[in-house]
Amino acid sequence: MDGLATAGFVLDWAQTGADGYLMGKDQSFDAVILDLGLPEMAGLDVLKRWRAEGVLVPVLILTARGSWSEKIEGLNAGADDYSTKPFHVPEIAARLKALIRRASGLATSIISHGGITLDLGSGRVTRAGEPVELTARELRMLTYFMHRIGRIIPQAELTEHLYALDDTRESNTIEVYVSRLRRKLGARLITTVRSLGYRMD
Amino acid sequence: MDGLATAGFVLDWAQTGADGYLMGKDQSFDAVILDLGLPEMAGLDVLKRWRAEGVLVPVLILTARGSWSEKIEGLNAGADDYSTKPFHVPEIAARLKALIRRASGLATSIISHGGITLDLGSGRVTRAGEPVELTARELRMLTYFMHRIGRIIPQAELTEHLYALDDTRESNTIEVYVSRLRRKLGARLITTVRSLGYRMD
DNA sequence: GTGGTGTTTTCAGGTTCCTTTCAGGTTCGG
DNA sequence: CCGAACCTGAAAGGAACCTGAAAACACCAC
Repeated sequence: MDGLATAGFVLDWAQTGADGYLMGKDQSFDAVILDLGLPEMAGLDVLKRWRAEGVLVPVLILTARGSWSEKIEGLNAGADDYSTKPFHVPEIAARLKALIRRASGLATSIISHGGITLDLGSGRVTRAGEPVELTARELRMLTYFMHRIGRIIPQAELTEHLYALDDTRESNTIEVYVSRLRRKLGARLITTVRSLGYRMD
Repeated sequence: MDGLATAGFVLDWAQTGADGYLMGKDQSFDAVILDLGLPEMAGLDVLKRWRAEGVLVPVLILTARGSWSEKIEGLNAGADDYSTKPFHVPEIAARLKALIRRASGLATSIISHGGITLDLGSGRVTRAGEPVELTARELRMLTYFMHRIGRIIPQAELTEHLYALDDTRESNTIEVYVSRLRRKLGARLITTVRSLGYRMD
């Protein structure tokens, strides 16, 4: 899967069906790769529950080679695409790209937390219902935080995500942008964990 | 292919790429199955020309088994899905169903938004009831925007869809056309989201 | 071909506003 | 109470964007 990261995707990974179900339900991803045959809860059940609850995220399922019935059942359960194992990373990347592009017109992915809502598709942010203007970088940082609520995020990690990797930046840009987000979205949004990083909750 | 008719689909069939191209361009289908390796005009060229002209019909391509690069090229050219030959009819039917379901909601022949109406069939555009003359390229761009109201559209995406893919254009044509649309249709129609793209709302 | 018409692309100058840096202040842990 | 870590306002510099005008191109009628 490292290949996908190389292709510019940012990944989160759930090890069990139950975890995955909750992640997909609570957070907003651009797309989901669903491995049928997960422990604890069958992949298809995860998918069906999402669809029943109105979770519209594009789903690509991975199946064993040649199991037609599984694929068909998956597509009928609301999957948008599939690929067979063993898989071919560039192919998956291309299909994800197509899925995301096709979906972003229909399914507006909205993350909401603590009075802040973030609509990735339109790039709009509101605080307590009021629209807030953010620049591209601010938006990117906020998105990163919103995807990792409650986690401590080291400055280095933010730097890596906001700038090209290995850009060992001797500056305080991160601090500046945290400051901007606080001013625009409320001082209590982001907590400083001194010498470890920041946390949003 | 009889199996598809049995499954409730209504079919039209073009024998050559040139025929297929014209059919897809002039008529409105729910979906297209595109066999790569057609005579007269390569299937991928058909697809690219459609996409360059703003034809948004969902396309499923058929490729020979195992030709990864062909599939990937197809998906990047704007295909929505693929299947390998020899194909399995119930699978194709299921995937077509999924494609059509996903695409529907886009498929009206007149789009109207914010005082602008666009008749896809005739290519006529009005602003506040008054007809507006648009050139071919302006129309393509407007169509693309109208299909994606409220979404941020990166410049790169516009370039890809207004020109055949892989045409890495080092110019400001997109900016110029955005400017023209604004002059003809109102400056507030398209919002610039600096360093992310444009948005119509 | 030739000329005429309209469209597309390029170019250059101007404008906007985002990013980064810097400097001085504040907070916190030890 | 000292130093490191962090905060934040202001300002320079630059990237991204806009737009008018002209050149290049395509198309059509003759």
